[in-house]
Amino acid sequence: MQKKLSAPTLRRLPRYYRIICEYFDRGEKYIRSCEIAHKLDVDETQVRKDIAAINYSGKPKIGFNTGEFKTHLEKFLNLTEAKKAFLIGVGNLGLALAKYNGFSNYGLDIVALFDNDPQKIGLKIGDKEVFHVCQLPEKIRQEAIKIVVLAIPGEQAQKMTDLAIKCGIKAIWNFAPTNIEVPKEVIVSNQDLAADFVVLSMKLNDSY
Amino acid sequence: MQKKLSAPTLRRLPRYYRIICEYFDRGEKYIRSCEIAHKLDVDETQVRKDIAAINYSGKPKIGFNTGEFKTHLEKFLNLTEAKKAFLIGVGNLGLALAKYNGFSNYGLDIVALFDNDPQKIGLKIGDKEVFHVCQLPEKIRQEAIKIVVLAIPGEQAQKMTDLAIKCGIKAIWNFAPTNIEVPKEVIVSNQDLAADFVVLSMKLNDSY
DNA sequence: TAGATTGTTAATCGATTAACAATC
DNA sequence: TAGATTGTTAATCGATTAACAATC
Repeated sequence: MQKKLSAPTLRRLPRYYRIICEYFDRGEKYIRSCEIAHKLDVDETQVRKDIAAINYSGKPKIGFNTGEFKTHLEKFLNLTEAKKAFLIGVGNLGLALAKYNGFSNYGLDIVALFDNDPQKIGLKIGDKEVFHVCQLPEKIRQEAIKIVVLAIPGEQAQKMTDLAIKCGIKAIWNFAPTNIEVPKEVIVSNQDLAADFVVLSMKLNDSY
Repeated sequence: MQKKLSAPTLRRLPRYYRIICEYFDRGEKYIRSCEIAHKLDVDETQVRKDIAAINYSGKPKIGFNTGEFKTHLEKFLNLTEAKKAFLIGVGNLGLALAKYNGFSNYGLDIVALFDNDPQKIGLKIGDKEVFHVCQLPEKIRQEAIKIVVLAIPGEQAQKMTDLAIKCGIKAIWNFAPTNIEVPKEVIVSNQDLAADFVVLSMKLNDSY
């Protein structure tokens, strides 16, 4: 098995992937570490280190073959294996996430939607049906879902989290504007948009 | 002037703020560093270091006064000063961002929306009107806007970015699924959701 | 006072950067 | 070959953690 990557390296890899894809789609055969570095504003040695960490290698004087590198990253990041997930909360944010079809390139397949608004039950968003949240436990078990995307108001987030975990959910991508807590064996990513904005706004004002 | 914070510290501060607010709203007079640390899964010494970095202090044996601490963070992070921003792209994601009223607690005030769909021009989303993107330059200058939130398809992101910067925009919060490039004096935050998902999914599979 | 928690200095750890060797 | 770029080792830098003193 692969040696564990550092968190910063892991976070950079999907960003490299996006850039490699752009180059590949444009028909570029090779990309140099300094090009990636420049686009993401990191050090070029950093880029080569990260690439070395996933056991890929390039050609001195030429760079990295975009097609090969792309494939390598897809395997390493497991992007080609679609991970089925449920999305809870069919508001605007939930709709945006459900409709966006770019996630499939990154291994995410949202297969069903859940809401507690009777008006929304039964709707079809693309090929995804909206179910009542009370069906969540049953459906999670039926489809052996491991991942839930939470796009609900903050007040309901922890309650839904607890329910989902009780049904066997192993990872939660939380867009609710609140910090949810989970047992340590469950993975959670609190996508705190407001917090991200504050960082941006501080950088703007203080040139952090 | 305040000494510059490290990037990791700056990123943690808004998260502390969210927790302090929760405690404060619940009527808790004090919070201890170990409670914050536990909720965010960081070291409690880390928390105290971060608090020291913004020149706040608590009381040994008791903790940090939630009301005072909340106010201190609001001042430090400049949350009470509303930063006016324009949002470009009135799709589902744009709507979600425009309608969410929690941003005001974090200093973001989206004052107008822009789209290129004629059907959407003139609509009112809450108290925010939708204008045609061709009015963007004029409006940016009129209202002296410094921040733009981009919620448009990836293909249009760089073009809009360039336009916005030409009009004097200083910071861009980019939700488009592409990496945008800006001159070094402009602040950009590429909110790459797919990339964030990949990190979550890798953690799930490999227990990173 | 004793004990719990803060505040701070010192030690460690690991990420980043620099230097340079390898190579096409 | 010369030069550009990769790959890798060593040095630096800074963030995190540990230890412990201060204090209510």
